[in-house]
Amino acid sequence: MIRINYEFLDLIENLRENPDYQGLITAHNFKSGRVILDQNSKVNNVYMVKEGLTKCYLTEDTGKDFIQEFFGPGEIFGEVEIFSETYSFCAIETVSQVSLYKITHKGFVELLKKHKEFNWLMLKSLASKVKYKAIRHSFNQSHNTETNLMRLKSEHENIYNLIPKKDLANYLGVTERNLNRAINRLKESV
Amino acid sequence: MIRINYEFLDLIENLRENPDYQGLITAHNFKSGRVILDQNSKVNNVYMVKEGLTKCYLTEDTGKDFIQEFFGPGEIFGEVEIFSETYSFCAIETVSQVSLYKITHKGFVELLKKHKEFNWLMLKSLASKVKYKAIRHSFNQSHNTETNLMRLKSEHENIYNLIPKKDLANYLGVTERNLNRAINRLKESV
DNA sequence: ATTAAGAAAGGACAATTGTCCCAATATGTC
DNA sequence: GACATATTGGGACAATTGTCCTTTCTTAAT
Repeated sequence: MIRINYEFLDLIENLRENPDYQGLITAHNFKSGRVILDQNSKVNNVYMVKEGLTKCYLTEDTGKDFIQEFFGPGEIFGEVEIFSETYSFCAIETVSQVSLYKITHKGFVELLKKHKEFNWLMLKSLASKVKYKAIRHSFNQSHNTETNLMRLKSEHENIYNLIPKKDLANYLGVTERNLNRAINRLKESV
Repeated sequence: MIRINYEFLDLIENLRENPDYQGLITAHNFKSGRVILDQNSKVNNVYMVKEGLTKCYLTEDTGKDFIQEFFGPGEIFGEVEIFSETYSFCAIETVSQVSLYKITHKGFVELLKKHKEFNWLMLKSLASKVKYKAIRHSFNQSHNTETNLMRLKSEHENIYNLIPKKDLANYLGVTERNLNRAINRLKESV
């Protein structure tokens, strides 16, 4: 649920210090609650989280938000739109104070074509997203809220401190009411 | 729900005829109902569907199968495991007569490193999987079975002829009983 | 201190979905 | 035809989840 990729982060930070790539990668800071990228907007840059936590979510015609993932250090967004050549399909919002690295699409594509290791880490990053999504959604579909919540708690013990209840519910695709019920049932079963 | 990628298929077929890549890509035929790749097994090859339809699914501890996607011509599987360096996380089974191209992981990685266009199409393919999954699961979580079914029918008019009811249910993550109810409600509303 | 605003928790009922089971309809075999 | 075997569809009830609304607590502002 909270994705990280320190290997990729390391590479980006090395590139940033490399004079050959002067100015390619810029750093930016945001307060909590800021929308970095809107759904259905034109995407011109790729971002990587340096520090903090962002949520990646889609808003449906029903008005419901569905959270795809929480992106922590080393996670990238805005890259899929380069390949699919469409507007953004999800929104990105900070859920804590966040610092990001930014690269233009043009710069990003050049890195992909010229920098072998960068290219490989990008392939790995995308493959990791595919795999993680597959496993998560399969599990979520096949289990009830209580079991899904238990799984999240096993991944992150202090989940209630990291993520607001509402976001937890939107990640699991259920209402807050139902999430509360699941929490109570877990308490009782201790 | 039925994924295709003719651009990638074209490239593979061209490579197959190219004497430089003699023997790299082999062709194989399967009857309907054959398991090509088992869950939690070691993966040594990458496959691309040439003709026919396969389903990609995970089996959960509850005994439930959850279908990720149906792969048609040009879709690849067995590639994610190269990057994640783990056993297969889903199973692949033919749902019609199917012909496949097969490449060893070693051959695949070499193509990735040496063939620019191949590399780019691989990035595109992975990005497409990420995007498609995101949109599908968000929609499915945010709507009831009836609406989800309507969406599938709008994608593929003749869905009931292509996919068995049980597979449809497993794709939507619901029981056959519930799928039948949704079908009836749709009939009534005509 | 008082008030307003907003978050958090849960009661009550409705809607949806799952589970279990049975009847109807093929399908193929002898 | 008679029989076994699937396959399909749906009834009845249980479990789960959603919707709506109220209450309780904070928190913040004046």
